[in-house]
Amino acid sequence: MTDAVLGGLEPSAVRVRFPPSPTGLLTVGNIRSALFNWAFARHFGGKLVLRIEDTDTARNTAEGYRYTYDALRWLGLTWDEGPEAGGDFGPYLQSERMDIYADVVAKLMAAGRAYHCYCSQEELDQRREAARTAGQHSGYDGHCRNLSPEQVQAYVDEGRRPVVRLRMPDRPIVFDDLVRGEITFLPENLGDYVLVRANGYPLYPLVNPVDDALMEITHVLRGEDLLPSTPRQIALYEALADIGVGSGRTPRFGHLPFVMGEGNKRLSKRDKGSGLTEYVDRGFLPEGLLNYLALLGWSIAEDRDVFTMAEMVEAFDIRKVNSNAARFDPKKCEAINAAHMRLLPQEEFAQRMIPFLATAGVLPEQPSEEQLAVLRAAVPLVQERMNTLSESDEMLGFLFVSEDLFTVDPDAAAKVLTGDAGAVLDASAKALTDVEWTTEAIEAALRASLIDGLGLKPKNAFGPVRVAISGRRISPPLFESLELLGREKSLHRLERARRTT
RNA sequence: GGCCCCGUUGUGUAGCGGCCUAGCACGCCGCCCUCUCAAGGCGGUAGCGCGGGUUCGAAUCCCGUCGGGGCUACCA
Repeated sequence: MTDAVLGGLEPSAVRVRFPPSPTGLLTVGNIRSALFNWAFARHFGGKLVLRIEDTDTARNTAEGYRYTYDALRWLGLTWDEGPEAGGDFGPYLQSERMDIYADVVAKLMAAGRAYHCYCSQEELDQRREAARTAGQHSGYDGHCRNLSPEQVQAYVDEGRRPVVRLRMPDRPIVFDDLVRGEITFLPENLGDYVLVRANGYPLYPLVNPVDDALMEITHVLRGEDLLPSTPRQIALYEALADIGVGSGRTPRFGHLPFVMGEGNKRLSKRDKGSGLTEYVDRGFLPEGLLNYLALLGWSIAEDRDVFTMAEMVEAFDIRKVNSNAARFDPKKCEAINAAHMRLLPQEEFAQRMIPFLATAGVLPEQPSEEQLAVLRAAVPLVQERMNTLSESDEMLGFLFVSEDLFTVDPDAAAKVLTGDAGAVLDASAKALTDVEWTTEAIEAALRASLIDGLGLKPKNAFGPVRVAISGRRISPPLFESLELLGREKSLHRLERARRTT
């Protein structure tokens, strides 16, 4: 059954790649591609190659390289070969492979698989426009395919600098897409395309397949925007095999559907909610984000959508990937993340909250044992009421802030600490002064005093106390919170709140 | 314009000729639980773009149509 995917290949011989440009930004769409490649490689026990496509210096940034590696590591999408990992097929930065491309082009030219084209941009535009109006395809028309030496000389004498084009075969190109099935392109729609610019600079349509061939990539899983260029790449592969570059084996392709944003457009780097950094900052768990992204086009079972990456690796099947574009749903993404939050072991949950509490300024990066003890005790109170780690501060900040920095949310105070709240706070303080400091005793004392004593409804009784000690109307369970806060701080805050009513 | 891809509730998906009076999840609405908020439990809402075929039988196969998207660079 796996033969439909492997085609006779040993599972462990699978080699896939993730080829980002070092723009310093990874979008959720990029990440989903990386995830599927990673899962595919891990499923078969093959290799994931990280290759940096930095031939366009305009879109690269110095920090882009570092950012890309850090981002993938944060996600846990480890690569077996590439920058910082090494490997036998390097270098893994295209900017360091220029001589390789030049060599390949020379061989392609020598073998007649590529040729010089002297057409000017204006001539090209003009003929393309004419073809378009005539209802024809608008690719290159083959004008320079068979220039005589005299014509070439004439162009050279004019001072023209040629580009290099690949000679496309005159037959249909058919391939079996791993997610879409058989796709056919007719030769009349496939013009010879440019491999090298007139200034000698190699282009993406050349370097990408050349590197895939040289790095012996067996499966290419990428966005569907590359689907139309696939037949040209296949033609290049065949030419490369012809001149002895690479393994001679054309990889199998799988074109992944887009991740869409609002409206009917692809989620782009400019859209909010598209960049990985936002998710890191908002306290998403890598496993939660990845789980959600996997759901965009793939499902592990018909009645389940929360799973671990280990489970995904085990079950991942590229043939089960949906071919239609999926819209990114921030709400569900958060819900899936929340599910993973609840799945975390308590100690780990505590550890993961620390950086966020530190950023909020309520805990040092290296909390004391005492602080850690409170944090650990608080985990069971908040773990299932948080969706992201960035909620750590609003949830638990009140337990750690120093008394001089503690503040009560003005809005909460205005709504709850009014009218007879003063009496409630007084009664609470009195009830808590000598009580045994345990959750049970605290609850019993407050109930006796406020519910039985003052005859209040629970909501009205505990509301003021909650706001007074946590500073918010929404908090972890009150009695447990009081216990963790301690008698001294609790009484202090009750008194402080009392003064404001 | 040409070529290519895609089309199941609001969103993501399951479904690959009868098990579908279409399942699950998120969302939304209601109820229960309840010290707030969540979590959890229960229930509800809403869908096969359209039209032809093929077949005893179609969400599933075919054709057409409409709609959406992508590509069409000396960017990647």
